[in-house]
Amino acid sequence: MTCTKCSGKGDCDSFFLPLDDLLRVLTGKWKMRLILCIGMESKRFNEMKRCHEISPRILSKELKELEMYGIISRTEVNDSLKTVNYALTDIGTELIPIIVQFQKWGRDYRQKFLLQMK
Amino acid sequence: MTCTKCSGKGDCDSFFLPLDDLLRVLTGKWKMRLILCIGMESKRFNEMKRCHEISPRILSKELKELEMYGIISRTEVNDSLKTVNYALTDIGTELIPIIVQFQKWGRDYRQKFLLQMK
DNA sequence: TGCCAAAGTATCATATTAGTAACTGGTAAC
DNA sequence: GTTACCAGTTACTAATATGATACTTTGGCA
Repeated sequence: MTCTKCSGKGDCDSFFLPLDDLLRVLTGKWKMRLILCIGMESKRFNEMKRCHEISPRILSKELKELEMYGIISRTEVNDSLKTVNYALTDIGTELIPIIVQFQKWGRDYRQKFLLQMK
Repeated sequence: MTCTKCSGKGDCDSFFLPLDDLLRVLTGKWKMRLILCIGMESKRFNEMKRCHEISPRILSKELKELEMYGIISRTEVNDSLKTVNYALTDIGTELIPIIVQFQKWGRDYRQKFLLQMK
């Protein structure tokens, strides 16, 4: 791991592009929550809307983005109501252990840093 | 790991607060780059400004935020020029293995998903 | 005296994100 | 035939993020 613009190796982009990819699929208020929610078991649109207090506009936008990034899949169910199912893809599922590590750091952080400030 | 608003356990906040903490200290265009840059060895303001193509206003803002979050420390060096040194704190250093895991996922993602789209 | 570098600040402009509220078109149950 | 549920869309607003550019203050040096 190198700050290559400092060390002059010239491979800065190939180093940061994968990092930016991950950040893109996890940042924002909702993506991590939705990934975890869907990760438990596949979900329908209104199921997620009720779960979290998210507006349909935002939910629709977030789901489209995650689908575009290849993190979730969208399947229309063939029932009388035109329900739609969202599930994690393989690469999307591989985000779960990363989010678990987030949790670990975050809990450590809250103990070490936030609590000592009070 | 539970989407508690779905399962009804009622500890949703205590689950998501640590996740939000981590996201807060890593999101945006610059924070991860600066953490890695400083992680290599402590850096001065203008050193970082030259390294990356970042405007002084943004650099100043990002550094202040990271300091406020307890991720980096700021020390004024006692030389004739009023130089300032930025270094990672302990909890800040613990972000490095997480960023390494980002890298790993990101490289995997680029192979599995991005390349097959071409 | 004039120029340079250090670490920022001030001002203004644009882009992105998140949100509310109202609405669409189809099905189905009462 | 009205009410409710399905998966969204449209229009508008507010807040936040990012950016370029010029300027400031302190001190060293020729």
